[in-house]
Amino acid sequence: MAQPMSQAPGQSAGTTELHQIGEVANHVGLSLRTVRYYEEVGLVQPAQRTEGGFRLYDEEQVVRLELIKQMKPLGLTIQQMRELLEARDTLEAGGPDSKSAHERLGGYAALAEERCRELRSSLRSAEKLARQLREESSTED
Amino acid sequence: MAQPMSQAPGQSAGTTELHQIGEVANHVGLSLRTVRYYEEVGLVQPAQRTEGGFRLYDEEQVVRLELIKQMKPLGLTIQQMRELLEARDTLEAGGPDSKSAHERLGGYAALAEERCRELRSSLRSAEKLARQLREESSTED
DNA sequence: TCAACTGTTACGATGCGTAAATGTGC
DNA sequence: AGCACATTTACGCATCGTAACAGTTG
Repeated sequence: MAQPMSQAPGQSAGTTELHQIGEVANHVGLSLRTVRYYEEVGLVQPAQRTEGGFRLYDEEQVVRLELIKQMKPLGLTIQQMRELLEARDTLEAGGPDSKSAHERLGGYAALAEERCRELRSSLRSAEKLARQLREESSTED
Repeated sequence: MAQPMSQAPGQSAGTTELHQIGEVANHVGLSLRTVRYYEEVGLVQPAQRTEGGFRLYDEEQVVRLELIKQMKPLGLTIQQMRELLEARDTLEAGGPDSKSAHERLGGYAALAEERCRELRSSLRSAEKLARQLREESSTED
């Protein structure tokens, strides 16, 4: 999971390795449809395309997709994910907008923590229901 | 949460108390739209209606709605929720179909436990991301 | 009669699944 | 020439949100 993607044959080390969508989707654990959808809504653009139109991704995009996948349990909307990614990009770039990007990231951190609380609450509720069902399904009345 | 709904004035104890949709939705923590939707798809039918068409629910329906709300974090489809509720009803009725109802409930118990595991996994992932965001948002690079 | 509540109908958004028909890479 | 992989387009589904407009209750 933390290991780099297998290198395509015929690529020398040091160059940026490019991967097709299937390879990437499989690696990250998303469907092709989902990866394309994320592109459609502006979350992840492939690094390039082949002459014939095949999407080609490099490591940066893969990391981005992994991040997005991590965000999913938080229940963020695409809009929010896009903003979050943009804020990170801005920080990465280190330009004059770094400050506001910091603030926005902080906001999302708070949101994430809030969602975590909700998730914990949901989990407790689900566990309770699971116990209840198990009991009902094995009890004679 | 475990306490009964406030009793409408003018109702003597012992009779089945009836409540309008707003009261019920508010009590259970669902939107009016959602309660109506659940009716539309056959999950919960109001006990009766007023002359003018207002939905009236009794305690049984309220319990049903609470159960449904508990199921939500499990990510069950409406179909599955319906089946689960039917199985419970069948058990409650205590007819000759009790056995298969038991089995189906057992299946849903297993499903619920599986979902709990997934939820826990999601939670861990979310917590990891939250920590990461918090760190990035407060760190100077 | 008025405020607060409720009714139905219908269109919209989200996040993909899934299929169809076709093209690309090797 | 073949086989796995990819492309676009498009319709469908689930789960409600959100009007819009009208009727009901007390």
